[in-house]
Amino acid sequence: MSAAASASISGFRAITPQRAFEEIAGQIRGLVARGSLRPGDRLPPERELAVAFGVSRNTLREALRALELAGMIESRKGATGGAFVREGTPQVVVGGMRDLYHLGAITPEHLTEARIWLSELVVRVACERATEEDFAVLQANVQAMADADAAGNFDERQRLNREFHLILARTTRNPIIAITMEGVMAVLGQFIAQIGPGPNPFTLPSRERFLDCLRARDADAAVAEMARFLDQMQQGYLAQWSRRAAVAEAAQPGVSASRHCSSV
Amino acid sequence: MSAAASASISGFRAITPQRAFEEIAGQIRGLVARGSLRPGDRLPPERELAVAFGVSRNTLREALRALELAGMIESRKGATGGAFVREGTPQVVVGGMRDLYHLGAITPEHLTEARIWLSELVVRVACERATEEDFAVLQANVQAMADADAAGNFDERQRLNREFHLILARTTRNPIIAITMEGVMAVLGQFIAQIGPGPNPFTLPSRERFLDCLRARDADAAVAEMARFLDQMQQGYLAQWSRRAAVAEAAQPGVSASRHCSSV
DNA sequence: ATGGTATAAAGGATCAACCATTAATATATC
DNA sequence: GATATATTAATGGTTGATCCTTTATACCAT
Repeated sequence: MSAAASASISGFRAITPQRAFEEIAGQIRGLVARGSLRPGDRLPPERELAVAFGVSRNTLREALRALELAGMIESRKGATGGAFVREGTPQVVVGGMRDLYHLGAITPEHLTEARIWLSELVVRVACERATEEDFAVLQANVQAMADADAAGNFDERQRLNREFHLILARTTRNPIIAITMEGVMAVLGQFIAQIGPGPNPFTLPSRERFLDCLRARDADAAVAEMARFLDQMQQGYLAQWSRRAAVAEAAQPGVSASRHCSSV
Repeated sequence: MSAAASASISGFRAITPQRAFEEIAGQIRGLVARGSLRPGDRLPPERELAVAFGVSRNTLREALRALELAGMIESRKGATGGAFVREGTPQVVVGGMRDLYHLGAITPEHLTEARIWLSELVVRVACERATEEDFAVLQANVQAMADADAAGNFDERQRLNREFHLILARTTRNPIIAITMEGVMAVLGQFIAQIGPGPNPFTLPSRERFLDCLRARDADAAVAEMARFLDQMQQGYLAQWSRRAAVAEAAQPGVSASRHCSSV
């Protein structure tokens, strides 16, 4: 195989010429990494930046757009507008996970599995770190869920359900865990939007029991309660999912898009 | 307070008009979410799309750029070029976490903490799911690390060290966990790049002991070994970090960028 | 005080080109 | 006939000029 041989020459690797906007975005990113630019700082106007980098305004705008989409800057219109360095937000990570779900790289099975694993981690740490205020916020969430339930507002109930897990994840005081859970919950939201929400009579009693365990700082009991709840939940979800998948398959077997996307 | 009163009118909320490129990117994203567009599909050329959406080519390009940065499409030049829907990649999520570190939303303390928690999770699952092939890949990584160590190549040793944790995370067969670990390791890479790598004489023996536990499927022992290793590691890192921070502070106390970014 | 109006600064969008790269095809050369 | 080599067309990359829209501010009129 001469191809394999030539491919194995070490020290060489395929190059992908960098586009102008990438170079510019990289430079600005570097300033943030070095600390020369910090949240709240304002960049010069587009017209000035274009001259400074020696590119057209259109190209410069692509660079700013890239940074904006990366969540690093924010563009404001008007007289006192411009590009401002933002505080870090989890939006990019969360959006990235959502896209991975839609692209099929994350499946509902992956989702439920990871959710159970992460929840155990979160609950254990929460038992150590949750404060009285955290308890109050969690309790308020449960109350709001009860209200939504009574009103028959399933969408809101689902949202509050996911919110509960997010609040819990934030009690770890660790943004990596909180952001990961945020991503997982975002994907779960997409999933539920597909299969449709349903009633879950066992949620509220479980929440009350769980909060009691948490207040008692009884990690093992809290983990057990949460695991029991998630198990019930996921079984319902996945059953509904496979039912839906079966129906979809029966309706249009091997559904697919045409290769060259005539639909756009 | 009349200001507070007028702000509290419910039913109203601030609007943020959607820009053209957002609308377009949203539509294309929707096609992917619905399954009308799938990995490998090619979108029409920019000029056609611009006409189809009724916008200028520049605006359309901003939309494609947004999708490209989201990892959903890939642009190829030339006669058979165009925008192609990509397989899902973790790049966006990983890059997002890296940016959060640079923006200060994730600190080294968060990083080490989350790493320890996630590792316990990963090791437990790996003990159940790792295959003989996984063992072989892990063993090969340890061998490569030994070689790099012998050659005094600290950078390579660090890279292989992070790679080890990634391989381990992939044995969970769960992309959410694997991607999260990938993000954590990317941030760790940034962190180490700042404090500089150092020798770690205890790494290799620990790896061997750990792999033995893993092969024996002894989760508790494997977790204990990994925890011991990470503890040693992190103590070294954080000590070096605070030393570096102290030196930096002494060199230029209160270092900062000017508010209006004259440096760009 | 409240509400218009003019002005300037900034991002948002458009248009019409031109450049650079790539693959395919035609053409020349041996 | 086989192999280079030049041509061509398709496509993304980039440019520069131009106009629109939004926002803050200063000023004026009621």
